[in-house]
Amino acid sequence: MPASRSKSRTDAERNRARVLEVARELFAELGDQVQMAEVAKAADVGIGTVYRHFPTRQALVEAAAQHRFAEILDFARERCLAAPDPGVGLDLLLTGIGEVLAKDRGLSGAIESAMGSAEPSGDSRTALEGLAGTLLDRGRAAGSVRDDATVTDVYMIVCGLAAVIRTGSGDWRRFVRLALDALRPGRPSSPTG
Amino acid sequence: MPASRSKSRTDAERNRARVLEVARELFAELGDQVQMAEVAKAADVGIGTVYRHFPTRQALVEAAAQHRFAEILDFARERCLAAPDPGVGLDLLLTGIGEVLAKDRGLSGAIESAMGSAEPSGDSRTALEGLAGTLLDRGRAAGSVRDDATVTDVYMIVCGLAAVIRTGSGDWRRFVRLALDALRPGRPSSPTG
Amino acid sequence: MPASRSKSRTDAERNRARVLEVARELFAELGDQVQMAEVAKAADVGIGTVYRHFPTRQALVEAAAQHRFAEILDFARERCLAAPDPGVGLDLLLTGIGEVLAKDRGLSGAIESAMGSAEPSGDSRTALEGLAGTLLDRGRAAGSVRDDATVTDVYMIVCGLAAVIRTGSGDWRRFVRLALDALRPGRPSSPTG
Amino acid sequence: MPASRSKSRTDAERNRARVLEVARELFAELGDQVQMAEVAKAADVGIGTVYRHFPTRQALVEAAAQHRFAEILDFARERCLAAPDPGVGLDLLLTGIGEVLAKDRGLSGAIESAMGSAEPSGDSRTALEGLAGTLLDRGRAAGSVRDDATVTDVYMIVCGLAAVIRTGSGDWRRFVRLALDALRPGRPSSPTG
DNA sequence: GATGAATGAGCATTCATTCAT
DNA sequence: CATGAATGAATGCTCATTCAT
Repeated sequence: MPASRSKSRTDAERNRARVLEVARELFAELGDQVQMAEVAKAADVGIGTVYRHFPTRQALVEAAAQHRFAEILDFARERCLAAPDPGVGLDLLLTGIGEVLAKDRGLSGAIESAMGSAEPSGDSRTALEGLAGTLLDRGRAAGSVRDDATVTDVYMIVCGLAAVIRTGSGDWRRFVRLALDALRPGRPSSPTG
Repeated sequence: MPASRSKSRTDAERNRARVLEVARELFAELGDQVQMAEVAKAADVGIGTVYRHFPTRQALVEAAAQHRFAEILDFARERCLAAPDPGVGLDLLLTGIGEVLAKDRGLSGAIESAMGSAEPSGDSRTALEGLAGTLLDRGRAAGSVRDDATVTDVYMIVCGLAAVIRTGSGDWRRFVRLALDALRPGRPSSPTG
Repeated sequence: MPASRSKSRTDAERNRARVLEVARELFAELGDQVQMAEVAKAADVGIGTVYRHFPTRQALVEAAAQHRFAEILDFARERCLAAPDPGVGLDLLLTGIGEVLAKDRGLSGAIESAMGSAEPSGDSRTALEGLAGTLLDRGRAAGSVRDDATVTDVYMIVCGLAAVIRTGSGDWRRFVRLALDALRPGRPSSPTG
Repeated sequence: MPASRSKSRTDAERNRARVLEVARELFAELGDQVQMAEVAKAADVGIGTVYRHFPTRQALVEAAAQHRFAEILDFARERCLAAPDPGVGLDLLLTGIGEVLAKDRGLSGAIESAMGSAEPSGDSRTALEGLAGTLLDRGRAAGSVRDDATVTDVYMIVCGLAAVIRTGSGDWRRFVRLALDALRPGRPSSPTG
């Protein structure tokens, strides 16, 4: 019965997608301390199903964050790459990220860790890499970005931004502006560098 | 006989101090999810004693972080204020903080939250305030710090720094250098500012 | 396959029932300070299972008491309503209750509180209400119960009876007899009434 | 130094009295779940002092209840024995007890247990015994109390009354009236007696 | 594949009681 | 005698994960 087989596969996919979607919503609303059972219930599946698709709580959190971050980047890509002035690309990127993080209580934590140790496949760092690289290159060419800027700088800045937003330690838009200034060409980085 | 009285009090103080010290070590080593029982055991006191001095797990975590952060600042104060060149003060401060955070896995999280919502008394933000303010003033006077820099900027930077270190998203010394560049006078903050 | 579904449900029901049964036994034997872990162990289930069915210790205590009290009333109902002489109905009821309470150390406390503030649904007071009302009516008709007797009088008497039995302050059968005399028609209640 | 000796003794007495007084107040206000440390603090003594005078929590609870109950009885004695009509003596006694219990959240429990197992010396049952005996005798002589009434009947009634008040299972004044009716001479106690 | 009942280690916190000073 | 810091067993409850159906 290939039909039933493929039907099941489709159902399974649907379940996975629904779980992921629900998880993203709950994490956004309640932060990442949401319980697995809550996710299952909200997705209207059994808790076992959640575990079938995401072997671990951590896996679900990461998958949700990854998915969300990919969304962010897709959106940012459109705006940034379409920007006439390459100088504003990074601004748009960081501001875009900030806006999403500011609305999503659970996301910041996940993004911060995602900026950390790179995992084998499909991770958020990698997703960011291409876009950030392009923007840095363009900025450099346009003279609006310092020569020694790297994507890792952007990782760190995004990580810091997420923390600033999560803890509310200040106005994150100011933080973004400071970060852009830091990446601008000017006098060389401090002499100790 | 105040002696006998003060002897007990002294012992209690000693216990409190030992608990705090042990807690700091454990938090540094294992992160801040260490259990109260572990702390008690490591401090060689009953768990009740821990609770006598710190009514809540959270209270202990905060006290430990506060204590540690105070240490950092004391040390930083010496070096920073003694620095002949006011331009290096902030560098010394941030680098000093970074070095401690880099050694203390559990501290970063605590510092990050401390940079968030200010609490009434004795909090880490306040501790940082005086020193950061002084350094910013001096730097401004010496022309090495931009005019619009505020202590809140420093809070955000420290918060970001802690996150960068905690997650290992890049070379934190580079992050510090970028931050210093951001605080340097130069072209005005981005036009949107 | 509703069978497999209902099999699980049946098992769960069985577990719930076993927990309740074990709880009743332990409460009867040891009083209602029995720990949740003891109940779980005696029921041979994990402690989580106990909590799945009874979200709170208090919930378990109440459920156990309710269940027991319902048993009492079922039994009493048979005997009381079947009694040829309506005059002995209340006697059978109170004596029946007393006999069970006398055997069950943990039950008295629960019954006493159940006689207090009425809760929305399924509570012991309500369970008692119908039977007591019927018996009072019959007794009144037969001239063996005073006109102004109410079910609340019975609540209070049951509550007092439970306390007498729990504390062993005297021969509870005597207390029942006194209570019956109090409910008998005779000279009017004290003039202040 | 006999002076210092006797001075200490006096102080100790004072402490004991203060602890007892404070305990009665706290039990009345908060119920008998008050902690030993609270009592010590409110009495402005060390917790060790509380334990010196009352070796056990239970001992303190009982002592407090005893003391309170003695007060009640002293007061009741005045009124009851002074009553011109012996028929109202018991009424005054039970109503007096009820009024105090109704005001004192922590007392009921203690009184109930006091009505239980008689302890060697100075207990509440004994305190009640003389007065209740006298009132029963007078009532019997006056024909307002049934011949077979005993002080144990009164113990049970007081115990029941305390439970009724504690749980709020009904109007305790009604309970008192029912109790008095039960003790009145009339048709013989139920035939099973 | 899906379900959800069961699991049970883990955890923060309480409080009567002891005992060195 | 008074003190109060120390004790630590006890307790109610949580939740990620497993597995029989």
